[in-house]
Amino acid sequence: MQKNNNKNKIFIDKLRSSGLRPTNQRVEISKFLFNRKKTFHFTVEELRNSMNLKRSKKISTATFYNTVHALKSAGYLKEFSLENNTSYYDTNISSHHHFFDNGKVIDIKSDKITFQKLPEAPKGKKIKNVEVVIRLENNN
Amino acid sequence: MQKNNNKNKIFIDKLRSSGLRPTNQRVEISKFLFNRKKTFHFTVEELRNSMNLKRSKKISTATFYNTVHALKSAGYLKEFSLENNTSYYDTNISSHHHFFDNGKVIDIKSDKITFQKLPEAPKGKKIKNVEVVIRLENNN
DNA sequence: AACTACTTTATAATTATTCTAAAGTATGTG
DNA sequence: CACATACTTTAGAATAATTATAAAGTAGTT
Ligand SMILES: [Mn+2]
Ligand SMILES: [Mn+2]
Ligand SMILES: [Zn+2]
Ligand SMILES: [Zn+2]
Repeated sequence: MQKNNNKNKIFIDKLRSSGLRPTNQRVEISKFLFNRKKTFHFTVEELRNSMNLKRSKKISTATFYNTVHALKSAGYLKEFSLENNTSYYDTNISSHHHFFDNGKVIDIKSDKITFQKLPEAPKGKKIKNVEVVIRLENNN
Repeated sequence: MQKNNNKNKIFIDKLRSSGLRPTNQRVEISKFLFNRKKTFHFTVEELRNSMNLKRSKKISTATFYNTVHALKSAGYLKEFSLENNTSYYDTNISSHHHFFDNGKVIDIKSDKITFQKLPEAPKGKKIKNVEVVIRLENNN
């Protein structure tokens, strides 16, 4: 694969540091995920459908799952849950909060929420992180 | 079903007010869910396995799903999500928060967490509820 | 160019959940 | 109580998200 040059360097680097060889398929997935200004919240099936829609030669389901899992293990994606039974992934890996608005997910920067009172961790345990979900509904 | 008497009245009432006839199966599920002092967090499959384990005549999978869904619609159960792709249900229907400790779920009473700062809802929207998850890990 | 370990893919398997339609039962009415 | 009827239960099929398998292909190295 001597086709991917400097233009794709940062996507290739993400893959390499996730322990993945930068194959064509992986570079395209990495670009699709990370080559954007705003946070991307997605399921693997959504990712697969939207990428494969435009492609003549489809990338296989297993490759999508494998790549997303590897990027998550390497810390380039975070996993979270909505109410349905599907895993969601988040390209914003910083600690932050969310609005949930009828299936739509919107980031809330960490410093937009602060606590007056928080419980202590049970004995033998400590707090790993605190995540807030603010569920929205329409006015009126 | 003239076998279920006064002793089961409150479980039968929960079913009746959920629009469900108090059949044997439903009364037993209702008792199993609500006849306890502490909050119960469960998946439908866990519920089915633990109830059917002790029974010679098993209750069908569809009945577990139907009954849990009806109790949820009637407001006697709340649904929530963990990181795996399964729906969890909570017998604590009040607004409250959770510790997540390696798959174990522990209630946090609403008044144990208060906010200093919270973002406003986007325009046209209002806040339906705010739920906090505190993820735990072992000390050290 | 050849070697080898890693990767992709089609396909099968698994898990949680929902659907279907036939057989069974709760409840109101006579 | 006897019946009718609508509601329920159930086994089994269907669906959706995900994971496993193993054969064919490719990247990185020498
Ligand atoms: Mn999963
Ligand atoms: Mn599912
Ligand atoms: Zn996010
Ligand atoms: Zn709870």
